[in-house]
This record gives sequence, structure tokens and C-alpha cells, in this order.
Amino acid sequence: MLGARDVVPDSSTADILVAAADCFMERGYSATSVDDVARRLGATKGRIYHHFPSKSALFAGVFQFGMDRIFDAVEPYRNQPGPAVERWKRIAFVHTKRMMKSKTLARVVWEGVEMHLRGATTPEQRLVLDGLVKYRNSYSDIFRETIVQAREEGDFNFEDPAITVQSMFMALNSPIFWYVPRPGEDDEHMYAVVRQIVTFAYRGLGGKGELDL
Amino acid sequence: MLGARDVVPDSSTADILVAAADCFMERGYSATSVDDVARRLGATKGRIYHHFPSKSALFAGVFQFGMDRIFDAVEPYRNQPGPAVERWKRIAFVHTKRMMKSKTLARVVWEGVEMHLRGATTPEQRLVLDGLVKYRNSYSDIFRETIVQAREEGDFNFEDPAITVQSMFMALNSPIFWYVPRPGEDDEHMYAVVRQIVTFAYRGLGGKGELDL
DNA sequence: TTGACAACATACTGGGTAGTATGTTCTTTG
DNA sequence: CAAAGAACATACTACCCAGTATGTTGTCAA
Repeated sequence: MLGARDVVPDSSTADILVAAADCFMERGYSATSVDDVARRLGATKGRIYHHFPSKSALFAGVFQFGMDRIFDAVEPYRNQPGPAVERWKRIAFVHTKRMMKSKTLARVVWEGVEMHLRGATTPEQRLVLDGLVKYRNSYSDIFRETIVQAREEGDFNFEDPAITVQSMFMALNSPIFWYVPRPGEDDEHMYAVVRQIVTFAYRGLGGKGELDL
Repeated sequence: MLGARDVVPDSSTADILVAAADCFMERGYSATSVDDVARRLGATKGRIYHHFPSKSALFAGVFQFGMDRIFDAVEPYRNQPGPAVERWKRIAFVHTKRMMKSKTLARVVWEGVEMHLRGATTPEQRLVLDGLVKYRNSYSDIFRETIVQAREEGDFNFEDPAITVQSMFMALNSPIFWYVPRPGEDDEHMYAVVRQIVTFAYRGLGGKGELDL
């Protein structure tokens, strides 16, 4: 697998990644200084530069960390037998759930993809980002193959897979922008939100009947 | 109307707005320097600071300019008589078309909303951004009211309007991230893309039958 | 013709920031 | 127990950037 889980970060490195993810989410990549991340850790730059050679490498680390966790969620279901539409229901559900539960990491991954699409980066940054985005594209391929197969099996109905998978992902990813967990909110309420989002995407893809989740 | 078209920018100011929009889209707000915008104009900072008091005011100008154009597209259809679902079809279509045709401005508006959601801004910036986001929310209200009415008329079917309108907007806005107009591409091809996106959203909202656009 | 102002350009400043060079402390290993 | 290196902190530098202060040129009205 492309760059997946090559290195498991040790405890201190993991703390840095989490703090960095928080900062990147709150202010965005370029508005976040390395000192900001250090401050959040109650530490100084020295600690961060001991583990990461540069700010962009730190960002790449968070991206990788985030993508790993997203992959983790879907991994158990991606190769299950049965009709493709049933597989889609499961991976769409756990994907969206993960978007909400790991909102911070998911948004950093989002910004990474955005940065790549912009293209306005240094050649060295670009090389790293290229690899990461390939990793992320291999993830979206899982969904693309699944919905195409489901269409062949007569359960979905759409024209261009490229366009459709983009619309689908945008809908499934939407909560990373607006979802705010209420204090004392139980999982059941969160699942209700997930269900509505997945239902929207399911219908959008041309799925028939009700979504039984 | 909330802050709409109060001031029509003169020619020179409009040039600055366009150049700024290009820069903001390519690198994002904080990664863009005022000198960057000036360079793109073949001018210097002096010109920009003569028309705008600050970088954030420049951003606000682009945001306003972009929102005005988005409003423009929908305005002729928002109060047309007939069933709400038909009104939705029209405004969803022109909205998505505008997203693609004014992709640059649309992305700046997007980043403005994102910045507001993050909340990590100076109090003074926040005040300006608050007003702009209210302006943009009054726009999304048009869609929310329309789909709720269409649901009451039995043409749409969904649970929570707040969640659903978010999913819908994400789907309709998606092309601002991936659409790249091919050289020599005709409008007909672009409309085909729009049609697929709107179809996805239409079905997602619980619309029955085919979309006749 | 002149003076006043608009529309810029030029030159400068202070603060922030990525990255580096160099301590310091603690742990581990032979 | 000594020494070597890991895991940081401190101190510093060079640079970029928002904003300002001031100069310059063209226009237009009296």
C-alpha cells in the first residue's frame, strides 16, 4: 500500500501531530506558525524541529496520520462479499462517522488536497504533496470502484463516475465544516446526523428505496 | 438588502479586485501578500492601499464583489410563481453554472466562510466578516426556504433542513474545487456537467422522477 | 496659469517567522 | 560509572510582510 502506516509515531511525535492538527484546523496552514504549535504543546520550536525537518514536513506528517486513520475506518469493509451497494452503505457510513469523530485530522487532509489542487507551492513541497495526494486518491478510488460496480448491478444510476464521486464526497465530507459536537451529546444523535448525510448521498447516486442502516 | 451592491467599484478598483481574487484563489488569503497582488497588476502596493485601507478590507471587497455576482445569477428566479420544486431547479442550475463560470470569486467567498467558521481572527476582522457571512447566509436562506416549501408540497423528502441544505450546497459547490475549463470547450459541455451535479442534488433531496432541465 | 487633489510610486519601519547553531539535561549502554 | 547520544530549550539570524510616510505626476477647475 502506498505509504500507509510505514512508521508508527512514538508518543511524543504523536502529541506534536495532534497539536499541529489542532492549529492547522483553527488557522490554516500558512497562518499557523511553528511557534504556535509549540505554544500549544507548552514547549518550544526545538522540540518540533527535533522530530520534523521543516514546517511542510510537519504538515505532511499530519496529513499522513489523518489519512491512515481514515483508511483504518473503511479497511474492514472494503472487501466484504455481497452486492456492491451494501458495501457502499457500510463504507459511506463509517467514512462519514470518521469525518465527524476525527474532524480535525480530516480538515487538515482536506487542506492538503486543496493546496495540491492550487498547485502554487515550491517544487520540493510539491513532491511530498504529490505522494500524499496519490495516497488519498487511492482512497477515493475505493468509492469510485464501488459505485461503478453498484451501477453495473443495477442499484445505482448516474452518468459520469468522476463527477458523481466528487459530488458524493463533498456531501459525505460536509460535516467537517459545520459539525460541532454538543456537550453531552450521545453517539445516537451523531448517528442520526450521519444517517441523513448518507441518505442524501445514497439518493443522489440513484439508490432506490429506503436506506436501512 | 443586506449590503448588496452599495458601491459599484470603478474601473481601477475592479481591476484590483480581480487580481486579488486570482491571488487569493491560487495561494489562499494568508499566503497571499499585498505585494503579490500588486505584482500581478504590474503596479505597487501604493495603488492598492490607495483604494483599500488594509489587506482584510481588500479581501472583504472581493468577498462582497463575488457574493454580488452570485446573487445576480439567482435573483431573476427566486420569486417566480409556480411549485417550489420548479423554482429550485432553476436556481440550483444557475447557481452551479455561476460557480463554474466565476470559479475564482466563488472560491474566495468559500474561504471567507471558512475563515468565519474557524473563528480565529482579530476582533476587528471578525466584525467585517460577520456582516459578510450574514449576507451570504441570506443567500443560503433562499435555498433553505425553497426546499422546505417543496417538501411541504410533496416534491422533496428529507429530515433536518439544516443538515440537508449543507449537503446540497456542498454538492452544488463542488465544481469550484475540481472543474477546469478545457481549452475550446463549449457551453454545451459545461451544461452537461452542471446537469449531472444538479441531478445528484435533486435526487439527494428526495426529488422524484427525472430532472428535466 | 495655478493650485488643489486624485492616483499612484518609492522608501522605510517594526514585528513576525522559518530555520539554525548551540547549549543543557536526562537516559541508556558498554 | 563514564560517555555518548536522544530529547529537548535558548538564542540568534536573515527574510518577508503589513502598514505608513512621503514623493511624483497628471488632471481639472477657477
